[in-house]
Amino acid sequence: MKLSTKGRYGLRAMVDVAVAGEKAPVSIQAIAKRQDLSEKYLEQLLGMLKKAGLVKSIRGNQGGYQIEGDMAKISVGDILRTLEGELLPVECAGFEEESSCKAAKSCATKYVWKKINESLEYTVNHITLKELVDQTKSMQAGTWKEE
Amino acid sequence: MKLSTKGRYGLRAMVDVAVAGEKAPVSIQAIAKRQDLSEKYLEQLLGMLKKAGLVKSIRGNQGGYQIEGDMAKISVGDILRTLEGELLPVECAGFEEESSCKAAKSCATKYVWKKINESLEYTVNHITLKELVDQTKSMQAGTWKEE
DNA sequence: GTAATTCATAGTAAATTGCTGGGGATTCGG
DNA sequence: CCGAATCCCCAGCAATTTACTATGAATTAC
Repeated sequence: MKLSTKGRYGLRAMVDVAVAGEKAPVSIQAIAKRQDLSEKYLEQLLGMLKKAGLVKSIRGNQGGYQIEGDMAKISVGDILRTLEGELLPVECAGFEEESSCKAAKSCATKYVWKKINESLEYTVNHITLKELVDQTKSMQAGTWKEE
Repeated sequence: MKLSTKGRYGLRAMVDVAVAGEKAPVSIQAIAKRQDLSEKYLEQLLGMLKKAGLVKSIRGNQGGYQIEGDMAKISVGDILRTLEGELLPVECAGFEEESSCKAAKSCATKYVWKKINESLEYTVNHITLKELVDQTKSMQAGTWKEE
């Protein structure tokens, strides 16, 4: 069970844009360089993030991306769901009505999947982009400690 | 990000063996029938679970599988890790020393991956096979309520 | 007008998933 | 001892997903 590069790179890109883009928009090239990622791939990820309304773009020369809206209201969950699709590792215990599972009647494993889904959702929904930005700044300033 | 069928089917198989196998060993055929899964695929899963010491097998006619050891000491985490490999959705924040990540110095996303990994580990390590067996029995008896 | 950018779509090699199949080894019941 | 029921091991394989790469057009600052 792994998070794909979309989620991993995409979150790094978002933090990069958030930290570096407070004044001027951040170009894909700049992100790619700093984060050591492929420009073309980043293009796709930022396209998805834009469609989801998490970043806005400025086209043309000197263009680039900036965070759309309030960083304190964007959660890691918002970002990862945009890039990875629903995060639920097991669907049969999702929020929708259960589908085709014959054994649902006496299926204790469903309880497990539900717990897993819940704890994951809780975790990602309670970390905001702003927190990550603040951490990054502190770390760059050399004053941040783990935990 | 999804849990594969190995984990999903495998956990169901374990619960099945635990519930049905207290007296006599449970054959793959029987599990396959009750759980509506492929016999050949189950063979593989049980092979893995056996190698990990979570079930024992009895060969020959009337043979089958039984839980090895104390059900209250087998966690869902033990089972899923056996079938899925390490559960960490993101490796760069695992328990090993970090490997090749250039940006580690100022990588706030690592904090996120760590939180995700921790919450997942906590969840699966704190549900035991015994709990699932008890739940299944109650559900079959019609007396189990959610939460 | 030209260089720097985003935007959209398509292609693709490699890995992973979710099985299926063949053939052997072991044990029980008669 | 025979035969049926079972576990055991390993190989193959089609479909899907992943992680990019490629091409080229549209837009804008200077």
